[in-house]
Amino acid sequence: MSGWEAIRAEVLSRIRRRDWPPGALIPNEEALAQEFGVARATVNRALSELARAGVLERRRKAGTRVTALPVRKATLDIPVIRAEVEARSQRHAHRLLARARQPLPPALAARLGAPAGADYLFLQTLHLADGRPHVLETRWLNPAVLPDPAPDFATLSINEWLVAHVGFATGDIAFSAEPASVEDAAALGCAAGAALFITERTTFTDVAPITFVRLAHAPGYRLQTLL
Amino acid sequence: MSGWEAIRAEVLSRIRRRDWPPGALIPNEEALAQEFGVARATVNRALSELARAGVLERRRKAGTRVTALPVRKATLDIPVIRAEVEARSQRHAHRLLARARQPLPPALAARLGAPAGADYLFLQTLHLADGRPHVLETRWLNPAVLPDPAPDFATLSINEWLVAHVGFATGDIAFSAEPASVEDAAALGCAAGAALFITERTTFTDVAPITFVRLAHAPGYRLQTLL
DNA sequence: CCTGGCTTTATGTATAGACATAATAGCGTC
DNA sequence: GACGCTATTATGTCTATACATAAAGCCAGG
Repeated sequence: MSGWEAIRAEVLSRIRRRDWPPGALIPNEEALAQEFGVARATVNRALSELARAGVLERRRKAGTRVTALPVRKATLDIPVIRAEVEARSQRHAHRLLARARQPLPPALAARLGAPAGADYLFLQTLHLADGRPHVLETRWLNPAVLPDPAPDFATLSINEWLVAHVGFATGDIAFSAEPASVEDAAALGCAAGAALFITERTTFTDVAPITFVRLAHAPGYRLQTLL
Repeated sequence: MSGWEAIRAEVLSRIRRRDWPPGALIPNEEALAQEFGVARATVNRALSELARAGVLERRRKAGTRVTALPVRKATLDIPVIRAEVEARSQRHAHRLLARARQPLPPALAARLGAPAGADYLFLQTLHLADGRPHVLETRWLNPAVLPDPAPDFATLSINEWLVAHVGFATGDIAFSAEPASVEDAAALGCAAGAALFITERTTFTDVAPITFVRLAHAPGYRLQTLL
């Protein structure tokens, strides 16, 4: 038995078998390396993976222990909407519903770390899957990141433009449930007050805020992942 | 400049600077190792991390390229409810609303890979934060994993018992928005039809299905994470 | 032109050895 | 006993080297 995946599996199974119960200290890397007949680096790789998954907690000098109250970590894939729709072999299209220069609402300015009342580009886009409303995207975009003249978002999806031109940035994302506003309902073709799955995302680079997006998903949307 | 984090940062900044635009093939590990004056393993570590984050795509022989349509990967922490409540320094309590042996509904049997109509333990628990309804937990539990006699879940939270005694298992998790049923509304103290954030989780070990849980979160709940 | 097999190549993983770093545990002092 | 310093120790990372593996591309034979 060798290879870091085999070792990870063996350690996991010992934990499941309660050879090493929650909270217990497990043998150090050197000991395990010797037991399994591999190099310490191989054991390190296996244990590091398990720590990343939240199964183990590791601290220098203190050693490695089985997590007592595990915070399960799930990895979500957040695809570009078009890719998501096309992955289900549906046709994707989008319609630009609104586009305006507008002062950023104070609540959003705070979240983005932008000056209050800054002049932002407001965009509202309806994404369609096979012609049916799929997601209503409401976005405030920092005009400073746009080239002059600004791209025509009627043809090119904003998000894809950002992905291609602004590149990778940090931010945060939040999920919640909200009743559909009258505006949401009209765009998505559902009843006002219907339960909608909402994704809110803020993104910024180290130098400037970029964008805030609220995605209102049509009823029935599920976000799913393996544990 | 050395250390895999420094190299990861440098590569990322070249991507952001569009030295290496989306879709481009980047130099191979050997070349980068030489350029940065480090061992290939160090470059490998840096590039592997970026691949895991979805920034790069790597294939043997084909090389490493910048992801064209990046699927952002967000890692969610899924805490035990009690820990989540106490982390906000609120008091956690729970009340067992229902407990019964009941045949597993066919839809759930299929999802858990259990025989149709199997006899499962049905449990409904209301979690309170500072005395106010927080989450309504509806669970079907495979009685085979329970010891005899079964623990008294009125005092001990089911989930914590499972975490401590069944240990790590695989499964999947899904998030959605649903209107509150009459039952949900009564337990959570909200209006029927209100938009609720729903978490559904199935867990099983390699040998047996364990449990299906539906968590109906009180209105206002947000699930948040850094990107 | 297609197909099967071989070669080449970039990444993936393993190894032994070394040094870095964080943090505990123990010791000595007050 | 309380405090602060130091020695010890487990993990974290790096290096150099080697072999494994997937897969793209080439070439030959049909």
